[in-house]
Amino acid sequence: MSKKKDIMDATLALIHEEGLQSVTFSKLFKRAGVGSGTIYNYFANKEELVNAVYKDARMLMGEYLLRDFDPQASLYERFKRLQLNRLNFGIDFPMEFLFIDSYSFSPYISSELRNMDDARNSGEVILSLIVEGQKQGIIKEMDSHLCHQLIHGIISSILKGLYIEKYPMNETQVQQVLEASWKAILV
Amino acid sequence: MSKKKDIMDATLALIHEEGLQSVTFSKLFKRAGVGSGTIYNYFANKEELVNAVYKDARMLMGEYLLRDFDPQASLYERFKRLQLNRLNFGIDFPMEFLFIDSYSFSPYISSELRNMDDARNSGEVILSLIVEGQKQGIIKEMDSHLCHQLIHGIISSILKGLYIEKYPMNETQVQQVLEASWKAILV
Amino acid sequence: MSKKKDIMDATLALIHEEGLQSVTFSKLFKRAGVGSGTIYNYFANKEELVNAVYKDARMLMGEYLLRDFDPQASLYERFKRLQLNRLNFGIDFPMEFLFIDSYSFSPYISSELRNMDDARNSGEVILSLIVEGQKQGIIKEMDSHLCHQLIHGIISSILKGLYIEKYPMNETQVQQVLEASWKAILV
Amino acid sequence: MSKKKDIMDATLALIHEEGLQSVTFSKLFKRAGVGSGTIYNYFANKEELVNAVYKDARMLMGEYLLRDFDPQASLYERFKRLQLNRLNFGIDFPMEFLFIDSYSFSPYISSELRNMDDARNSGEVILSLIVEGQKQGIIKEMDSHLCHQLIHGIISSILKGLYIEKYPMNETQVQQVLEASWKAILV
DNA sequence: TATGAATGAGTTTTCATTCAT
DNA sequence: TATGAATGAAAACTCATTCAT
Repeated sequence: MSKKKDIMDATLALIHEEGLQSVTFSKLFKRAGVGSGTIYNYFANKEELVNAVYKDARMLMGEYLLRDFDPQASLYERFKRLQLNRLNFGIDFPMEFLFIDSYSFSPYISSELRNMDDARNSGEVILSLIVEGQKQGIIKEMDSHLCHQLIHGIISSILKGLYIEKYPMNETQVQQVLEASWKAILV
Repeated sequence: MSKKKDIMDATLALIHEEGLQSVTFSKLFKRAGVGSGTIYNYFANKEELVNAVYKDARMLMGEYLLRDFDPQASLYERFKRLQLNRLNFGIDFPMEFLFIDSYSFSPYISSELRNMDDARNSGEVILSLIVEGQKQGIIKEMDSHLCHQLIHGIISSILKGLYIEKYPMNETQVQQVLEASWKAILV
Repeated sequence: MSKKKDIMDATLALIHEEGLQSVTFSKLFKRAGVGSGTIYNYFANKEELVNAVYKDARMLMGEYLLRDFDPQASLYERFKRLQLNRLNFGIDFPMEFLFIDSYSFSPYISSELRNMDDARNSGEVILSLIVEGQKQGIIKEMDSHLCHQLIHGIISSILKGLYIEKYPMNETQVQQVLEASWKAILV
Repeated sequence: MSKKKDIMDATLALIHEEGLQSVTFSKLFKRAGVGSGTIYNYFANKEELVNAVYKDARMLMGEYLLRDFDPQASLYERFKRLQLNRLNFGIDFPMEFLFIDSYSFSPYISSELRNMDDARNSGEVILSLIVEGQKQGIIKEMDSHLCHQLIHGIISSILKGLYIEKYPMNETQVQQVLEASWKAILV
């Protein structure tokens, strides 16, 4: 099991450092510290390996997005929790976040995987929250997917700026981002 | 010059269709309708070709972003113009937009190019507009780069949802997006 | 190890038959009976391969030159032994001899390798012998390197004539050549 | 005519600097300062060009070898003249000398050219001189081609040592070399 | 399971040669 | 004659995958 983990970790790190297109098996073997044949005990081929790494990242993110999510909390509290979780996921797991963000639409990732439900179906949770807010007249009427994409996009973009150290990110900035994304969709 | 253009067009189209990692030279030659050696009259290698395509796309976008931009217009009008131009660029040039968005942070693109100033320095224009708005007490006080990233990210994200046909995009939606991005950064 | 040897043997043979400039990898693979990628497990590129072959040839020659060399023998005996060994090396290993002779000054061979000491430093042995003979008043006073080059050149030249069958080479001729090279440098 | 000369000069210089196997047409065109198609007005292909350069070098050498050769002079004088001319040719025309020496047996050079008579048939002159010396009992009895090869080889070898600056070469050394080659073949 | 030498299909790259101007 | 962009066959090289140990 350890070898499998080593291989997957090395894969993610190399994709992060050099991009999927320049991850070769020989780099991978050296990085993971395994023999070149070992991978085939775990993965039928390179595509399967990359998809497995992708799936793990998606599962981890799905788990993370609903941490400390309290369905009983106020709409605003729930919204902030979801947005904060997404932001924190990106901060804590930059490699996973960027891999998902960059390659979700790559032909390398199978479409079933791309469209998979997250661990606890966080996608649905967010959409319902949006619809609920619109019913209450708090959130502006618009296509719920558009709205979802909008608030999701803010977090993604902010994270990418953060990764290249365009700006600092401490409690102040975090609150500014959360508020901005909330205000963006209010009526 | 025509052959060079053919090669660059084919490159962009193939990257769009199959992703950078699966763009091979033989696909490229067939698509561009040139002989296999021709590319080396213009580009020393694949990386140089891709970087040239990237540079052209960036120049085109830089040009586009300041179309019909009236420095005398109101802050809100100028803001909307910039956001609308970005959105329209993405709608009119999906291949260019996605290429820039996907590969700007890829190690394949040289860092000089990634950090290049746009044609008419649209980046500076947006930043000044933000600072101006903050001085006037209209735009919320925050790191101007953070603010820039935020409104930029909304457009990018919306475009990516549009490309996979998550939602329609007509005049109504366009206005919703522009308003959302404006509200996001108001005090 | 065997594959590496096969590749190096095939390289030497091909260089001998067709010259360095017409040794292509596909000829090499067929000749060596290995797959086309195998060479890259041992040599990073063609230049490295050729240099390795050169180094081996030089080591073999260095070994050969001091065969049966008796430091206690008379000056003349030692001289004849060295010259005979060089001649016999060229007769027994024509490919190695010609490769060394032809490419030692080619830009293809790295200068470190060109200037490498032979296995048992036969170069030094010959130079000391010359100096010793000069001290004893037997060998004519002249630059010892010039003297070395002179007697070396006689053997090389004779071998090249032999290879194209310009003349026979049996015991009589061998003795004539050894004597000629000895007389050339006497006072 | 000037373009043709430019091309041939550039060819010889490049062969000297980098070896025949790395002389490409594009290097050649840049060096000669002509367009890439121009060569085909003068030479059908690369091989013909190289052979033309070889032929010119051989003609030049043939001419040079018999300079100031006086058929009436003493055997020793005639011998020294021939050897001195060869040595001086190598000193004055190192590129030509090395090209001839290195590539005479390359498959690139046509065999007719390789076996061509020198301008004034210097080969025959030397052979007759040897035979004459042997008849007079001055030069040792041996195969005349072997003898020729022997004295020729001394000069070649000395020149190659000179090119890599193994030793100086002024009047003293020149005389030493001529004497050595004479003594080598005396009875 | 784990290994890594060997493989060869596929990809990149070179470069002599052609040809329209 | 002179040019140099275009060519494509051939050469160099890569790298995922196999397989004997």
